[in-house]
Amino acid sequence: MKTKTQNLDIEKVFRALSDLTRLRILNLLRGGELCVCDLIDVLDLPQSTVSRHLAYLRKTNLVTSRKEGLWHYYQLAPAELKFSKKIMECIEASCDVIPLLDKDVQSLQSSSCSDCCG
Amino acid sequence: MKTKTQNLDIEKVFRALSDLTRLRILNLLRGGELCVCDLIDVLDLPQSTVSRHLAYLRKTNLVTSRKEGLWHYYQLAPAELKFSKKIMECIEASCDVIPLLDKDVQSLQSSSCSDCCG
DNA sequence: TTAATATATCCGTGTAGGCGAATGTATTAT
DNA sequence: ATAATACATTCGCCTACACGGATATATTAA
Repeated sequence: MKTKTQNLDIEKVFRALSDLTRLRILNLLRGGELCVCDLIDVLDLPQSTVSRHLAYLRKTNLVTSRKEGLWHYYQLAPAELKFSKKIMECIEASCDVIPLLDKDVQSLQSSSCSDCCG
Repeated sequence: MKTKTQNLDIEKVFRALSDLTRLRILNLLRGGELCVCDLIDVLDLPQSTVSRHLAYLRKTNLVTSRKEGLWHYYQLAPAELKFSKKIMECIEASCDVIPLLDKDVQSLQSSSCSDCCG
């Protein structure tokens, strides 16, 4: 059953979005790349939990990461397919329904850590 | 962690879409309501499997059903929220990536069962 | 070297949900 | 009543993956 194209497995993508923590991460990354410590700070979750979800998102090709010294920066993968664009619109629309998503963004902005590893 | 609004649990919705069989069902329903026997026919899956997935979609409020004699007709739930509309656009976009989805629609059209319970 | 920091991975445990055969329940036809 | 049809639900089995504590790895600083 082939559902993969250009490194994008539709079923896996939807599965990735079916977890609140991953949804929060993706939503935060819409504002630009972030390092793991930023995410841990805003999400207020154990480091292993955040790291596990990031690994999941990496495997699903929804995010990419780059390493700079001690920090790993994560960013949204470029949305090339029409499908990927629609997925991003879904995440945006989720903000209307899940107040926490907007709260996260505000929490990031007011976070003193947001420039700790700039 | 509140993620529910107007009977729509975002996480559950994405989880519902993360299964190929359910994606196929939703895509078929985009063409209008269908009875279970139509779906079994096109999907070529055991009755219990199809029925279980339909139950899942019902619980997620993605579909509704009506009963007419011996037949149960399923239809897409009306997309009231912006989020729901975007979800439908995602399913549509999935057709570009999963050839089976278009094949299903054709298979339905040429199916002799497609008017067995009209 | 040694220590500290940032991140990834491993571990044991628990739950959600996949499968198809079998069974239960309406409904309609004879 | 009996049989056939359309569907839902139950069952036992199995895999994916959620969790957070513990540990491993890489980098940089002292």
